[in-house]
Amino acid sequence: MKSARVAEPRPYHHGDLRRALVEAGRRLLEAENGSDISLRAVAREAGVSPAAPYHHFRDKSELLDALAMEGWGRLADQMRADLAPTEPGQDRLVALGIAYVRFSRENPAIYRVMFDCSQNHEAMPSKLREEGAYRLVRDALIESGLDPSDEMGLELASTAVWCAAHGVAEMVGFREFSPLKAHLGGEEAFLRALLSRLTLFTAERESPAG
Amino acid sequence: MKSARVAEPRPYHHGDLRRALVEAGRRLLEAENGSDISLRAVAREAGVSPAAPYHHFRDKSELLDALAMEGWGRLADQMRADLAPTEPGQDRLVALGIAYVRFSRENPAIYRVMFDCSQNHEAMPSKLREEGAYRLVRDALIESGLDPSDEMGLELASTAVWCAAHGVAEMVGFREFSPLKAHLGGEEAFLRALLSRLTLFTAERESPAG
DNA sequence: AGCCAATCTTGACAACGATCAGATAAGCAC
DNA sequence: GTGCTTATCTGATCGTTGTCAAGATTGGCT
Repeated sequence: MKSARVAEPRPYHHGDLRRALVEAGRRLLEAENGSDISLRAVAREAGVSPAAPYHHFRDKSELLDALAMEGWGRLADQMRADLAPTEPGQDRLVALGIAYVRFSRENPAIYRVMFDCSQNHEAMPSKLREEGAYRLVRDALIESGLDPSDEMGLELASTAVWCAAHGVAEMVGFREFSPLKAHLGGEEAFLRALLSRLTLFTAERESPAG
Repeated sequence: MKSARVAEPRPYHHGDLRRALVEAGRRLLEAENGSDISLRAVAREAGVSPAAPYHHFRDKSELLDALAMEGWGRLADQMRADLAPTEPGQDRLVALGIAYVRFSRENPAIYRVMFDCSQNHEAMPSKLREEGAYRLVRDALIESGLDPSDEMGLELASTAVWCAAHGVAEMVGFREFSPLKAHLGGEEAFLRALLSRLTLFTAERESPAG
C-alpha cells in the first residue's frame, strides 16, 4: 500500500498529523525568539493547509496546550537527568531548581507557552502533579527530611521552592538584575544559596511558627 | 480657545491624545480579563481612527510600554501607601512584597503587560530603578540593617526579595497550589513567612558564606 | 492674511484565527 | 472488485488585526 509514504507528491498527509503539528510547533518555538506562534505557520511548517489543525485541536489555544504539555514533559525529563548523579538530601532540591531555571533559559519560548497555558487553565493537569516536575520537588523534599504525612507542610514547602525557582527564572529574563546578569554561573550560585535557605525555611516551618 | 472640548461634534481629537490612549488602554486592560489588548480597540475606546496612535507610538509594543510604565508607577504608589503605616525594619520588606502580590492580583492584565514589556526590553528603564518599586525595596533593605556601602550585597538581597515576591505573585495565577489558593489571607501569611526568611538569608549572606 | 508642521482620517495591504462546504482517502460491508 | 460510511484534509471565505501611504484638518507662527 502506502509503503512509499515519502515518495508521494504530498497529496494528503495521513500520518499522525497531531504529533506532526506538535513537533512543527516545537521547531518554530525553538527557531523564533518570540513565543507568539501562529497557527497557520505551524500548519505551513507541517506541510498542511491552514484548516487542517482544526481536526485535531479545537482551538489555537489547544495546540498551545499540547505544546505546553510536551514542554512540561521535557522539563521533567531534564530534571530527572540532573537529579540522577546527586545523592539524596538538600542538594537534590537545589539541583531541581537549577534544572528548572536552566530549562527556562535554554527554551525561553516554550517555557513561556508552558507557563501561559497553565495560568489560563487555572489548574495544571493532574498528570503534572502526579508524575511531573511538581512531583519531583515533592519527593526531593521528603527525601531531605520533611514528614511525608504532613500534607500541608509538604504543599507549603513545594510551593516555596517552586516560587523561588520560578521567580529566579523570570528574573533572569530581566537583564537589569546584576547578580543574575553575568552568566549562568552567577545564577547558579545565587539560586543555590536562595534555595538552600528556603529548604531550611520549610523544614523549620513544620513546627509551629512564632 | 476650545473651551467647549466636550460639546464639539467629535471632528478631530486634538487633546493630549497620547495620554488619552494610555488611559483608554488602561480602561480596556481593567475591563477584559485577558491582557491581549488590540491597538485598534484602544483607538476605538479613545474615539480615534485605527491609525491615529501611530503618531504618538512607533509600534503597538510602544503603546504597551507606555501602559507598562504607568503600571509600574501605580505599583510604586501602592507600595508607598502600604509602607506608610509601618515602622522601619523587617516589616517594611514584608509589606512591600505583599503590596506587590496584591497588585498582581488586583490588576492581573496590567501586571502581565508590565512584566512582558520589561522582559522584551532586556532592561527596565532606569527610572524604575532610581525612583520606582525597585528603589523602595532597596531602601527598605538598608533600613532593615543591610550595609549601604555593600553594593553587591544590596543587589543580591533586592533580587532575592524581588524573586520571592514575583514567584509568589505568578504562582497565585496557578490555582493548583493549595497554600495560596484559599484566599488572600493564606497568601499573605505564606508570603510573610517566606519573605521573613529571605531577609534573614540576605542579612546573613553579607558575611562570607560557608 | 498666509504658510508650516503637527495631527488625524481614509483607504489599503498582508496575515491572522476561525468556519464552512466539498474533495479525498481509508476501512468495512458484500 | 463495488458501494457505503467515516475520518481527514483542502479551498474559499469572513471578520479582525498591525501597519503604512496619501490626503484632509488643525493650531501656531510670521
